[in-house]
Amino acid sequence: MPPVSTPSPEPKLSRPVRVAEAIKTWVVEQGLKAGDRLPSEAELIERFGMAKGTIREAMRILEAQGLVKTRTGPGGGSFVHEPGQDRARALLGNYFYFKDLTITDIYELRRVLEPELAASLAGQLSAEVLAELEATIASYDSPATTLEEEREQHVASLRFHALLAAQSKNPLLSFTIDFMVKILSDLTVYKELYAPPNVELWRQGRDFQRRLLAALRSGDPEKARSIMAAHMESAQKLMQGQEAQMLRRFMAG
Amino acid sequence: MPPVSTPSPEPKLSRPVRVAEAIKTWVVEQGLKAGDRLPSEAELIERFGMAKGTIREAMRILEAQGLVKTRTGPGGGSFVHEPGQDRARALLGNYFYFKDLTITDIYELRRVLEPELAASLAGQLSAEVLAELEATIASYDSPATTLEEEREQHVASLRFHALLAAQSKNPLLSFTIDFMVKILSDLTVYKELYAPPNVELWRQGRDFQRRLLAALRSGDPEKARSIMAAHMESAQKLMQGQEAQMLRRFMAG
DNA sequence: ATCTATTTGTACGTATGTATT
DNA sequence: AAATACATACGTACAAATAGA
Repeated sequence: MPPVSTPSPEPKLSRPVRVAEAIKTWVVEQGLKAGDRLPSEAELIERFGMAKGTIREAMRILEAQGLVKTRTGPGGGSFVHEPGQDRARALLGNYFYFKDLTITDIYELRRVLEPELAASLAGQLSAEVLAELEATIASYDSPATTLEEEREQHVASLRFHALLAAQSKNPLLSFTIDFMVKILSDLTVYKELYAPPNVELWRQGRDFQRRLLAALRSGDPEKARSIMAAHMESAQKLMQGQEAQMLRRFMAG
Repeated sequence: MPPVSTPSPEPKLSRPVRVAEAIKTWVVEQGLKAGDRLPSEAELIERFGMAKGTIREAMRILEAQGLVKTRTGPGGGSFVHEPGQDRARALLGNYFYFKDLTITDIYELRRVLEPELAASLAGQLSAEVLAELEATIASYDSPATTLEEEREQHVASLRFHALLAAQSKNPLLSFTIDFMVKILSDLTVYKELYAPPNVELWRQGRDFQRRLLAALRSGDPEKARSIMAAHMESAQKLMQGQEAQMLRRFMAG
């Protein structure tokens, strides 16, 4: 259980924050895993010697960080929870909401990370995933005629990259690429960030992804890497004009 | 002000969460910036028609996300707040606490991102920053004799990279590299992750950073890039044995 | 330096909601 | 259907912090 009373070493922080912090370190010390039960509200009230409201505020803090989940009813209570990619993405998104992240910035990273991802996945994908990738590509098999269609295709092609990212065994690489892709997706949807229909560009992008898929299937890392690099290069140029400031809203999560 | 009453479209979420969400979208709609004042507790209680505790829990949620800061006293209240890199890092760190991020994973990204950073900074650094980098290098000018010293030097050399990251105009690149460096730093300090003293390795690392600094000063992007690439290559090999699981605690922030 | 006004912070008691058995 | 076990929400009273007179 958490310490019965803190000798008030840091009177600067509010009690709920201190309680939340204490619970966090306690969870680590106890080696609790996701799904493990935390003491009940009543127990915490007693252990910390604080009022219900204070404890509840602490739980909200942990909940906001995605570290606990609370259920009502018998057998209910608070449980250790694993944040989940969407929650983490939203929390990080809050940070970039105040920065002026540009498309160029994102592509500076995508340009080097996506090829790395592609290379690492060559020959590693299951039949199911390959089929899903195939299906995604198929969804933009013919050129868009309307802006609306163009936009949907753009989002779908980003989904292709998100799917790839999800396959990486490197959680950091996986998260980072997914984060960038989801931001670009958001922008496409909410800020009408998409190129005017252009058959040539469409064909180019589609062919890149097809050739990439082939390289991934045949298990040729260097080929996958270079195709992806070229793909990013051209996508970067395509996005060059779109210098609009970003993240005009907080991300969902 | 926030909507007077929600038609309860999502009874799934608790009231505090709904209130927090409402305030977030309201902040965006109003175009409020960091430092701007939020309605007082009393006002929110009235506008939302909810109890004090409920509103306070909502504020805690926003505070945990780093989006508001609250002060007591006259002129006090809640204010829009810009999360700050440490907060964002800690929140993202929570996510990776549950993933099994390895040193190898981190270096897979560092290997491609650090050279990119180096290239982008060539010729861009102010005299002050260059001096600071110089001073950092100087702090490990002579080989370590004890493990303790070795550890301190390792942390200092990571600080060199954090300093560089902070200079990037690309907030995403800046954050990502800083995030990785701080994790490695944490590990060095808390998990005794550092190589045994080895004069040869020490000299190699020091020379890399010296040559890098020269290239940055002379404004040669490609040279900076290749030096950094080689530096990462060798650092990656150095870290190869250190396959320990990571993040045995939540990051401070 | 002291007081005073303002605004958040904490406490506590009660009532309601919700899910399990 | 009813009882049980838990979180959720409300309202009020008082404490603490801070700015200004």
